[in-house]
Amino acid sequence: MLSQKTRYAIRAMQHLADRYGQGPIPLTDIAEKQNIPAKFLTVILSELSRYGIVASQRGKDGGYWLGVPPIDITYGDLIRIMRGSLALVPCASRFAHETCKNCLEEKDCRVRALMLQVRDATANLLDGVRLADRIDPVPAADGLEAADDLEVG
Amino acid sequence: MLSQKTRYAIRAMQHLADRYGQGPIPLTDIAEKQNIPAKFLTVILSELSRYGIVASQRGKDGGYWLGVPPIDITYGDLIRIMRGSLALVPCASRFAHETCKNCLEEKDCRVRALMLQVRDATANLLDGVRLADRIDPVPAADGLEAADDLEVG
DNA sequence: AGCATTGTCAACTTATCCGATTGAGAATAA
DNA sequence: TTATTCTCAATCGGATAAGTTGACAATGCT
Repeated sequence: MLSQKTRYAIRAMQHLADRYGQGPIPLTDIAEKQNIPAKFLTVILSELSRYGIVASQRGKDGGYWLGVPPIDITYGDLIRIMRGSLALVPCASRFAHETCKNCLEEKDCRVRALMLQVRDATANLLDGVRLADRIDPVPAADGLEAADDLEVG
Repeated sequence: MLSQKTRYAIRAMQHLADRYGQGPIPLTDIAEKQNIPAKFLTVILSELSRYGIVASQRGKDGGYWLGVPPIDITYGDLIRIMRGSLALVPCASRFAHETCKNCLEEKDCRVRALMLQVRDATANLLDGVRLADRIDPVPAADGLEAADDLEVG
C-alpha cells in the first residue's frame, strides 16, 4: 500500500501540475482543494522541494509551483521519491535494492524472482504516465467484480 | 511493500508445495529451512489453516501440509489472504474495496484511476502463477541498472 | 498408563512507523 | 511595521508489525 503521505504528495503534485505556469499556489489552496491537513502538507512539500521538483516563495503572494515541467515528472518518480521504491519487497527494487531480512539467499529466492516481474510491470505503467498527462477518473461503482475462488481479498 | 509476515507465509507455502503428497511436514522443518522464527510461524500457519489452504495434525509425526493442491493456489490468493488486497490504495482494490481517508470523491480521483491499472497489471501476473509452477530464481547481481533521471529510488 | 512429540491459541510485549501537530522563526510584499 | 506565507526541528499519540510466553490439547509410542 502507498502511505497516506504518498497519496497526499501525488495529489498535491497533480494540483500544481494543473496550475503550472500560473504563478505561486499558496499551501492553503492545495490543502483545502485536495483535502490534506495543512500542517502535514508543509512537511510533504518541503520534502518534495528538496528534490527540486517543487519550488516555493515566501511572503505575500508566495506559494508553491512545480520546479520541473509536468511532462518531465512521472508517477513512478513520485512514488520512488516518497516511498523509496516501486517494489513489493526490498530485494526486488532496481534502484533501492536491499536484501530482505530473514530471507533465503537471493540466488535461491523464488519470491524475489516473482516480485521482480511485478516491479517491472508496475514500473512500465507508472514510468509511462506523467504529471502532464490527462487521466480520466473511473466512476466509483465500476471496478467491482464477483469474488474469486477462495473468497478472499 | 509486503509485510515480513506475508513473505514468511509465501515461503512456508512454497515449502509445503515442494513437499506436497509427502505427509505432514513439522513446523520446525519449515522454520529451519525457510529461516522463519518458529513461534511466529505458528501464528502464520494457523492463520493459513483457517482458510483451508493448510491442513495439520498434532502429535508424533504430525505437521502441516497443503489443504489444496498447489496448482489451485495462486500467488495472488496468498497475498490477498495475508494482506487483504493486491492494490496500492484501498479504493483500487477489486475484492476489498474501501474508500481512502482524506481523499477526493472517487469519481474525481485520478490517483485511483491510475492505481486501478496497476492493480490489474499486478493481478494479471500474480493470479497467473501458481504454487505448483516452477519459478527460476534470478541471480542476485542481476536486475540492477543505472539510476534514472531524478536519481532516486 | 505415562511420556515425548507436535500443533493450538490467546495474551502480551516491544519496537517501529505513520500521521499529524506544535511552536518558533525567516523571507517577502504592501 | 505589519500581515502573509513558507521553513524546520521537535514531539506526540496511536496504530501496526514482529515476535514471545505460556498454558493446553491431541497423537503415537512403549
